Amino acid sequence: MSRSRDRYNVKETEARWQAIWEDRGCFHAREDDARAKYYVLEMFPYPSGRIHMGHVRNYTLGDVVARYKRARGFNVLHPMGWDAFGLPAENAAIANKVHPARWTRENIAAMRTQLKAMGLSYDWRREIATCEPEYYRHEQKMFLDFLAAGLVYRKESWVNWDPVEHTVLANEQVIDGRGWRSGVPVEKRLLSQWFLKITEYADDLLAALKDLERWPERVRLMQENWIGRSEGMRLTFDVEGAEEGLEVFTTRPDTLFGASFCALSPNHPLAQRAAADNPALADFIAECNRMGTSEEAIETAEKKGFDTGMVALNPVRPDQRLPIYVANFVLMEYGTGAIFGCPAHDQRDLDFARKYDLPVVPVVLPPDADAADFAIGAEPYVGDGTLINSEWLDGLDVPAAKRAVAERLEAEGRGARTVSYRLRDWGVSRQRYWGCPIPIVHCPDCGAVPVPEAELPVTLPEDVDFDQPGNPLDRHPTWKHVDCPSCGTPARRETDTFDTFFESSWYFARFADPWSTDIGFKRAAADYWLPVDQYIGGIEHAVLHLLYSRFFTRALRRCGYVGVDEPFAGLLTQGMICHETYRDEKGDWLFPSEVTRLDDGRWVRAATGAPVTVGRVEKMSKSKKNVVDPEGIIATYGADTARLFMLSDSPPERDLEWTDAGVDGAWRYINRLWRMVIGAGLPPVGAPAPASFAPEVTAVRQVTHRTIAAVTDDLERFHFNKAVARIRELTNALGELAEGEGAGWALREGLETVVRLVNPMTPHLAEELWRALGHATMLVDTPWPEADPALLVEETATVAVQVNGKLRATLALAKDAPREEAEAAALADPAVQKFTAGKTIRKVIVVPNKIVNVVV
RNA sequence: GCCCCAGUGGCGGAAUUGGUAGACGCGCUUGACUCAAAAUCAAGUGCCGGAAACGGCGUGCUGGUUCGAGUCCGGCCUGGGGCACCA
Repeated sequence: MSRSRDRYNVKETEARWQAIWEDRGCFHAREDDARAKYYVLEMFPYPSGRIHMGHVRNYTLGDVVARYKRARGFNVLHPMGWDAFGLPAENAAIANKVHPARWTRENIAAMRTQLKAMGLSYDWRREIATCEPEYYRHEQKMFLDFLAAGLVYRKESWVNWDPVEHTVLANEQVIDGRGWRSGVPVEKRLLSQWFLKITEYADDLLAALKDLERWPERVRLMQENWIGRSEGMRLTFDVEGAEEGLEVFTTRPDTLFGASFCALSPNHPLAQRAAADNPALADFIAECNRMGTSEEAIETAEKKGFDTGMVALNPVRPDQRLPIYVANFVLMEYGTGAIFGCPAHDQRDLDFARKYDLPVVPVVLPPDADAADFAIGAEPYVGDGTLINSEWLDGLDVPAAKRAVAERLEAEGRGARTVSYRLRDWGVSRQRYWGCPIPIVHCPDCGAVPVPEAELPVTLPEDVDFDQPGNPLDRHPTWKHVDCPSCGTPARRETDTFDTFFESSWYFARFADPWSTDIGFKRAAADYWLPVDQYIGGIEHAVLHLLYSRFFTRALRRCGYVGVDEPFAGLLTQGMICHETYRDEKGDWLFPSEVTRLDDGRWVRAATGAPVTVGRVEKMSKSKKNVVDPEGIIATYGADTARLFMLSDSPPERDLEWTDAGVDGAWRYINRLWRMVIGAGLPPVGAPAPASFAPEVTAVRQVTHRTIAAVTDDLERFHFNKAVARIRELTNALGELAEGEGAGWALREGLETVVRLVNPMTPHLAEELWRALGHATMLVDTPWPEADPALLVEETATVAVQVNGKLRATLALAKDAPREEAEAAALADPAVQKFTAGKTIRKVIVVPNKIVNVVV
């Protein structure tokens, strides 16, 4: 026999089916009210130039869901696009003198080819790239709509400045005080920026989390922490000799009698005013603003304060005079930018009080402490207890004292209960070229004027240079010089561009209707397709993209674009792809492709034979070189092998270790199934079922139908690894099917079932085998198999028999056999009697169809 | 510091509600086929003892609840993740 006939020709087969799917438009989605819609979406990639294993896993997961739901009769939308604005394009422009647009488009073309080789069931007609004016023009319109709706404002504020990227970063993009991409410590700068009022939805974004039942608990928790709601009070302290009072925020109004100082943020207006005629204070404030916000900086920085000489009066005890400090640990962005300090019940306040020798008066007595000798040492007391040293609060517990203070001060007009959030408004201005221009003109007379709708889009100029650091739009000779749309006098175009998270905050809606030119998408299309039923991507976007999109959707709803609040009804967060790491004798990292394992288990460099140290399994990363290029795998083993491996070894949300052995296993299975189908002598398609089956054949048919039920359940729950295991079990059972009445018919039934069940995972192989089995139809049009209920019924149950909880025998009993029968059978079993002989049986527990436990 | 998640064979992982721990795969061992190798097929594979039958032990550690615990409860250990001058 020729080699081509006894071995599966992956390359030819996969290319052929991909062409057929494309030619027939198998995955084109159309709105259809007759069928239930299902929108499955994977987080779209940044076009870096090549796909990596994380992409392969992400898109495989999405494709399994899409193909499975399609077979279940849903009208499936499964699109793909490119998150195409961003800094790497500008870096490439600087390094290689290539225009960001060209670099990006070439990368997209290369990656599209790679994705198409994976056999993914996308509606490619809907492909979008966010860097094209056809896309970003619509978000300029949205921005202006948000502005009109009061959801956008411009403010001068202290922002995170990345000195390497020469741009502002949002809070969400600062990790451990460092820029999320550059990794260098961010600085504080005072700049005018555009903000989106995400805080207006803080409560709603928080409350709605509990209804996102198909989101991982972990992600909901992370968003909850990020929003950081805390209930407290705003209190006004009179300032001696001043008209205006000092407003502070506190969550512990119950400790007001323990106050011993007030502290202002260095950027608080009162501090700034005081600094105007106090050079020493001005120096102190400048020093505070130089301090980094990185973890180390905060850990090591001392609590420092500067006594302004001003005095605040305690609102519950106006005769108590509290010094007002400017303190380096008070944030202007949270609460009111001012606090009162109660050293006995807060760690920072205590540190500060010890340093500046301020009184430490306990006002909450722990439940088991004695009032006579209770004192605060190095640690404050932060728990519940009984109020002391607090006049009219004495004897109350903490919640009651909070209530009492709140009611009294509210009645006196000296305070109000409020809620504070950690969440800040979303600063969207970036001082970069490769982003969507913000459609605003700054006029010396009219201020910030929106670009009229008729003049949209504001497109990026092509003729820019990247020879100097900074924003090329700002340096461009002509682009920014325009006349004011309102009064016609010479004005300056806004040269900042949007944060790239702006584009990804609405792309899922554009996929519903990527063709409209006058509007981002038709309302009817969005109403039909949204929300996304299943969203799949990495956990790294738990707060960034996923929170922005939830806010953006609410903003779009307010402006009439959509009718939903939540963009993603279901979310699956996939784990990372990991690989062993390798180092040579010098300690330099080596690619997996550079090393090889000898028969004796030693690892060496393939080229030189030099010894190699194998390190721990870590997330694939370029810096550690523990990466495997998907293109090579797909070229050698085919897309189906890569897809099957991605699904078999680990549950999707867990990290997956890429191993050659695992790939081999998937490859072997694909070939084994191919040989089984090609080599099987089967009755023809549609042959009538025999009148009866031999018992062992019926047993195999039962496995077939139970597998249908189990795999269906597994896919519904995204237990893909279990689904693969069950399909393999069925394959094993079919391989052992001997001759017997009806065996041929049952084998066809079983093989057809395997092929249909495996279709979402390895679609090329499945289509090929479906045709080899004699079908003229295609699996993409074939409904999901259904289990025959008659074959799911069990006639016997295997019952475990325990003596004192230890397994001693198993019995095959009729299903639902009476308790007495099970008990009698168990006690009669010789293996059981060995352990009961000569002993008194005290108790017998019978769980029908499961277990009999004899207690002696 | 606060919050969350996870610890099961040599490895990845199974075990819907407490009811036969280790499905499926990888690896390994042995055998068949072959001049040989690869591929394929067959058998075995938690650990300890035993030729076997069989017995003992076993889900990070420890204590508890229960006829029965990987699963529930308390205390610890280890690993991972998130947040962190948030008043």
